[in-house]
Amino acid sequence: MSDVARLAGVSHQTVSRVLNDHPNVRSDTKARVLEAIDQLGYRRNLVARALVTNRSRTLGVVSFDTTLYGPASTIYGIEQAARTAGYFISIVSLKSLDAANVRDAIDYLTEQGVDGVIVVAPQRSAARALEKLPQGLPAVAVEGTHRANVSVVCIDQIEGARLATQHLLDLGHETVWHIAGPPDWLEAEGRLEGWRSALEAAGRQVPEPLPGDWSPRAGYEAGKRLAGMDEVTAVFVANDQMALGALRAFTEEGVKVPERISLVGFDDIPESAFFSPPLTTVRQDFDIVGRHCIDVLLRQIDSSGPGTYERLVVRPGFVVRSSTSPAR
Amino acid sequence: MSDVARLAGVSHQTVSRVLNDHPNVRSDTKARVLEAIDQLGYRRNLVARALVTNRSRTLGVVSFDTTLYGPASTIYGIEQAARTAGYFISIVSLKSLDAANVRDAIDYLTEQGVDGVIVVAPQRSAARALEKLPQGLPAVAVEGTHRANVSVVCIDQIEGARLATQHLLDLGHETVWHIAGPPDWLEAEGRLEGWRSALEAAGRQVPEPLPGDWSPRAGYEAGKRLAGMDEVTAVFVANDQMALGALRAFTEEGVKVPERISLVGFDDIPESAFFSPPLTTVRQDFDIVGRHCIDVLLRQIDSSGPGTYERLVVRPGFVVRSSTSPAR
DNA sequence: GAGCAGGATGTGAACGCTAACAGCCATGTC
DNA sequence: GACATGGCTGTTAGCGTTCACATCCTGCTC
Repeated sequence: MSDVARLAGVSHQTVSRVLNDHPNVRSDTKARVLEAIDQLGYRRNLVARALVTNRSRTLGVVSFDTTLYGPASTIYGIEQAARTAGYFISIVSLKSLDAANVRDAIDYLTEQGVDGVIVVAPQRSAARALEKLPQGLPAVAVEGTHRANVSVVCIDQIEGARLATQHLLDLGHETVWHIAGPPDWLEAEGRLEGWRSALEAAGRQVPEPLPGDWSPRAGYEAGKRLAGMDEVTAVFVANDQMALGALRAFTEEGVKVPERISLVGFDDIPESAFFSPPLTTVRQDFDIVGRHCIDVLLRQIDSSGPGTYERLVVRPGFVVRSSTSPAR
Repeated sequence: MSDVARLAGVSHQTVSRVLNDHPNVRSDTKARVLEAIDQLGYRRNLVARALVTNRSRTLGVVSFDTTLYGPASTIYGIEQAARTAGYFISIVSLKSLDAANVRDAIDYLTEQGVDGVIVVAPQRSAARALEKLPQGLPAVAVEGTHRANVSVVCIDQIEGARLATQHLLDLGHETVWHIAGPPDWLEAEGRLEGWRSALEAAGRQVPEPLPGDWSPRAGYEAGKRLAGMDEVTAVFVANDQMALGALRAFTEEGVKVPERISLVGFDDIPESAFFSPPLTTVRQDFDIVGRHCIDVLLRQIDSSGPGTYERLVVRPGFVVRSSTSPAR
């Protein structure tokens, strides 16, 4: 920086002002500085800047298995929005989301000097870790806890599940079975709750939900069981991957979808439209979630007080394809 | 830090030594310092450290659409390996990989002070951007260019395609058709080349490959065309998502897989085992790729000279499921 | 023409850490 | 007992910025 200053015949401070678009710099001085910067190929050192401003312009993201479609899409949305706002994203991807892990990850990021943290951690255990955040650290949870000591951006899981269940009831099905997500997951719980409440609101019997863990295999196994049960005519599966597994099981058992069993998924992964048959499913707009996260977080950072905790709920969409049909 | 020093009755430098595991610190002094750190809840400031050491312990990752299974998995592997080595990962996810974009992303990361860069950019255009890297910036390309001015870690696409094609030939198919990936992609080219060379080595006719873009839709459209061609008995699809689309098209047209057409994919995404029928495919181990990237990059960073450029090729695996059968 | 506002620029310090060097003390050697 | 050795600790400077303040200059008002 001092090299640039010397070449342009100004002080280092003026160079700094040019770099930061300070208004009070004469335009010819500015031009001279920019010329010098260009000539020397100077790049400012953001680390030094971060040291003095105490702002790194880096946001930390803690997420569970970023290989999954949901987290991957959310992070993609977050990254796009962050970069647009001039922020970097530093990611920690966890294999297991127990509270200790999440806390370690946040510590790790804090030490690095992130300005805020986004936790994509839709599990109870992770949500618990969020209850004791380092004082004053701006944070946003995606699909997080219900407690109001941290801002939350989420997609309305209950509403999505209700949409799916109601769609099946509207088609004339007597009741709807459910292949659930893993118990510790908030999304799984929300979907379970939405399904149950839609059924109860319609005065229908609520069958025992089948356990699952998001994987196609779990869906397959649940599908095998359901295929043997004559009374089953409609199934709401907690995610598309399990729906694929169930579809596979039904095919193997000669159970026709949607003729004998109607099936609805959740997520609308890119593959869903090409399942056999194409899957009716609940769509989540992860881009919007990512954008909201950044909005909320930056607002928190700029207000720099603890502020109030926001709760942003994104409504899910519903995509009707060919895996559902009217009851016999 | 000086607070800690005062409380422990030592100098700030001794605190620094404890923090950095310097050998020459008496164990009771060390204990006293650790005690003070704990008591004050002190966290060291890595930004300040980065300023003086000129090492941020952050690695930049530039990638194309991190929503796709391949990139997402690679980045996951990279992140795990990096964290184990005590490095942070800063991600830039690009919507389009033209050279200017990639260069901008690298600039952006350089300014932030990353110690090295990993470019997950398997397109010709991106590879071109890698030819003019900032001097002295350690870098690794995943599936990158063939030119030897940057280290490369890749999975042997040619070999994978050969495996797939040969498997079909071994089953007695006269020749194998191919639904290709987008032309600009190095992986697509590798798979095309492997397929072609296997066919030529066996002295078979090489049909015109069908164009694709990795999406299920493209596979679906190609599948529709192939379904109408009686002479087609075996198809090698450049990735599993397109294979799913093709499968869908075949189902719609009443073409039985594997009875009438045998199908092989590439990637082994988690869904593949539950397609109808379960897909025979080429498996890529992205974890290993991620680990290799970090190894190569850290070696470059530590040697701090330009060093020699390494080229690490990971062999793909092959998973036989139910989408292939002997020719009629 | 004195006085003053405010734009443009420069000066010095500070951010929190590590590197380099200096100094102290106990131990061992001759 | 003098001296070297080496482990442990302290002192000082500096990394590349921005901040706060000081200074200079220009142009305006009365």
